[in-house]
Amino acid sequence: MSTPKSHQVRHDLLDAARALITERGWTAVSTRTLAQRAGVGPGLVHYHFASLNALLNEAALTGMAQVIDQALTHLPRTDPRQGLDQLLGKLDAYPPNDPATVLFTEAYLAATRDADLREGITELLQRLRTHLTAWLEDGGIAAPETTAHLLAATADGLMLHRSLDPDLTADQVAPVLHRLLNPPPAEEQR
Amino acid sequence: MSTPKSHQVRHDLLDAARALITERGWTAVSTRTLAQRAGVGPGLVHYHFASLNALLNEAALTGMAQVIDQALTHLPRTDPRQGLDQLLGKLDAYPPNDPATVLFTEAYLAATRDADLREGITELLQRLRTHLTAWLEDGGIAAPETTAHLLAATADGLMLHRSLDPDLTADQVAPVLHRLLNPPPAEEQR
DNA sequence: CTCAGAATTGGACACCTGCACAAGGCATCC
DNA sequence: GGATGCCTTGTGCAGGTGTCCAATTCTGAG
Repeated sequence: MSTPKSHQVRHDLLDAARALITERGWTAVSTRTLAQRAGVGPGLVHYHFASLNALLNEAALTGMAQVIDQALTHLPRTDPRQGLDQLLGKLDAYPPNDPATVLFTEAYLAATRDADLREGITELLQRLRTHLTAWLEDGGIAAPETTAHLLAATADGLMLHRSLDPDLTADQVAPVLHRLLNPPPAEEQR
Repeated sequence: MSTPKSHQVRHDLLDAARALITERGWTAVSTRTLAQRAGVGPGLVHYHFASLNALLNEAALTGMAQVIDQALTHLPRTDPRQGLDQLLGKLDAYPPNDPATVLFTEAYLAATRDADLREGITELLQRLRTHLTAWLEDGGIAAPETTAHLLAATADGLMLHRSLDPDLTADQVAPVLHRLLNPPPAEEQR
């Protein structure tokens, strides 16, 4: 069994990893900078984790899960047409280079070259879509599953573009984004 | 002045850079692997370019510009409601880890930490949106500018999620994505 | 043919990397 | 007290990094 103290060090290392990933990028995180940031010796990284990569994967996955869970917490009780605005409101709350955004994108990209990470992220996204789908379905939105798919993708795309385009505000986007919840044209109606 | 031969080497280096960025990631491109891939000596990199970073930036920007130009070529003559399907068709034509997709995402992420690159990409995206806006406007789509914004972001988001979700097909997404072109709820009539 | 200047080479430099490991600190048990 | 573990440290290693540069080859104009 590990002591509370060692748990703390593990936690600090994961925290430092998340901070460094967003600040300098996934591949710029080294064992030494990581240990220094966490305030421990360089050797500790390979005592608590099998490898630097394993540490980074765990840091990213837990961090992403936390963001997703938080976004989903207040979701099920709202109507999609209002809840969408609520979600968009968070877009403005974050600075253009929101740490969570960068963490997600860094992880997506790292997953391109790491099967374990890819599996973890896929699982995470499926969970997110399951909740979104149920939420949309309760709100009477047509084709809820695909809409959830598209909504999740659009959210990530918006976050990505927002880093390069600070003018992109929620007020601007909201009315157009709402079209995604509208029923298809009359002739295609089911 | 530089000879045609030297132009060829420059071109080869930029080509090799784009290939390596998509294969191994932006930060994994080293002067030596780059030179080896291009079939030249390691010292040539810093003869033709001010730094490795400058080479990577130029490689990414020219590559992205080419992709954008190609996507825009056959755009202005089509109706948005049909052209959207045409654009989506390309989604299926590319493998899940499409090189162009990875190049874009890698560049977006690198731009987070490089002001020059960020400026270049911003300019590129503005040009893309200008064309998209005109295209949507000609098609009678409401709020064409914001719609273009959102469409560009959604495209990038879809590409990103597609790497993690090969089940995501154009056939599935198309009907829902079409909602983005529908009139806003205020003018809704059915 | 000559030869200046461009193009290219491969190695030197100082630095950083992930990981392994011997050595010691330290708390908790008998 | 002693001692048995976990925890932590700093260093060593082999290798990779960007950048620079003297030396060499190539090329094309006079």
